[in-house]
Amino acid sequence: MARPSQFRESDVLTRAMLVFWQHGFAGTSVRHLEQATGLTASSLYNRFDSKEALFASVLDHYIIKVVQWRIDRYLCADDALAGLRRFFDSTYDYISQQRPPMACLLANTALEKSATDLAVRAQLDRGLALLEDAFADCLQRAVQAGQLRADCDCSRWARHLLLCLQGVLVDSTIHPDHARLSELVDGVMAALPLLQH
Amino acid sequence: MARPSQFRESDVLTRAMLVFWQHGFAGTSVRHLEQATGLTASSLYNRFDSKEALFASVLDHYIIKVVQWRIDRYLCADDALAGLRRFFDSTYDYISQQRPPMACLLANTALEKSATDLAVRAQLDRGLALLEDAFADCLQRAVQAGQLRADCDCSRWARHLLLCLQGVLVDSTIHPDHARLSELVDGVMAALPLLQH
DNA sequence: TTCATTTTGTATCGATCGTTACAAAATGGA
DNA sequence: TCCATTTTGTAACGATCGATACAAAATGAA
Repeated sequence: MARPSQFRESDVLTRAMLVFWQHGFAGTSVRHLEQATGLTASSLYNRFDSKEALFASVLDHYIIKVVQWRIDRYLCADDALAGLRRFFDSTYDYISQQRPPMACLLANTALEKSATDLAVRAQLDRGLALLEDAFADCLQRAVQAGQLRADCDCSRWARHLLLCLQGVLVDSTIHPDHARLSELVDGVMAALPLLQH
Repeated sequence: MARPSQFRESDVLTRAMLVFWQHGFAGTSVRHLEQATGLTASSLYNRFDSKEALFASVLDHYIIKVVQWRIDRYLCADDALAGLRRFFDSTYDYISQQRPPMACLLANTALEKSATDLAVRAQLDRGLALLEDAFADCLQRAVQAGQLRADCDCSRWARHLLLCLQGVLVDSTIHPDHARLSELVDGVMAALPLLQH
């Protein structure tokens, strides 16, 4: 057998993820990744083939560790609409608790790289499809719970919510202001086909 | 007197704008700017002080030549709601007619640089405030024309529209699909407090 | 203990990064 | 025509880019 690695791949991906998340792909250097992960360039290139390949692994890691985690945490709550509301509200905590604030690796990557890199675009599409499906399921449960009108087109509203989420991420970067975000989310929630009691 | 410039600053800013728009700030090199503008690095650094300063000038140029132009073109139409609809629809033409597609320099810059660069964030805020005010004016005219309910809070809906626009820009980069965008814009317009006839 | 195999640390590769020094070229005023 | 001033082209600066060559270190199998 051979010499074993002195790191866990998941830890390295998490640390690299934070760097790419904050500085973007072009703004992140291999030196910076060495410092953040504690590995040498040799080890990084031995495990991952290139900066591009590492970034692809980081995108997958983000989808699992951040996107899916937030879906499970908020969009599967018993009270579907309350969970949805908390999901949107929590984006502000997520953004503002970082120094400097970081919106979303998927949205950042979409605007930096997806236009020219089809493989990256496919990864982003997969991550956003997870969110869109989770929104649709959440809305469907809200319909069944009598929170939304029975004729609510959950698939279309799910795409609308995904649109609003991406908008929130951009807006929160320019206006890192909780009151503004909260008012915006009020508007997003109020636009849903609510069932009045 | 001195030797005159052999270029018009506005032309240089337009050409540099397209490069930054497509590749981002970190992804754009001075060599690339030389090629796109036809100027040497000497002339670029003689007129602008640095890559950062050139980028700041480019942002101002974008706000005037793209943002304000699109406001004048669409959001000042006689039929306010129809103009608003065409404004959103036109984002797809704007994105898809470029090879590769380019969303919006303001949104791109927001996610790439605004978190760490306060001067840039202030510029973006100014550009987006132009849009927000134009949305509010447009909605106000729609109210006066009897297209929207009289109790419509135009300022809040203007912020909501800005949110949706930023979402459209991110989404269109990942899904450059006219039908999808059109359906999303349907949802955005339908959410407005329309006055039924 | 020897060996095949993989990881690690060091040191550096050629290319490109943003930026600048310097002199020739181009102007209107004296 | 000569001068002061600014722009331009050439050439290159030190720093950093992504990536790699190479040998020492570390493992389990034989």
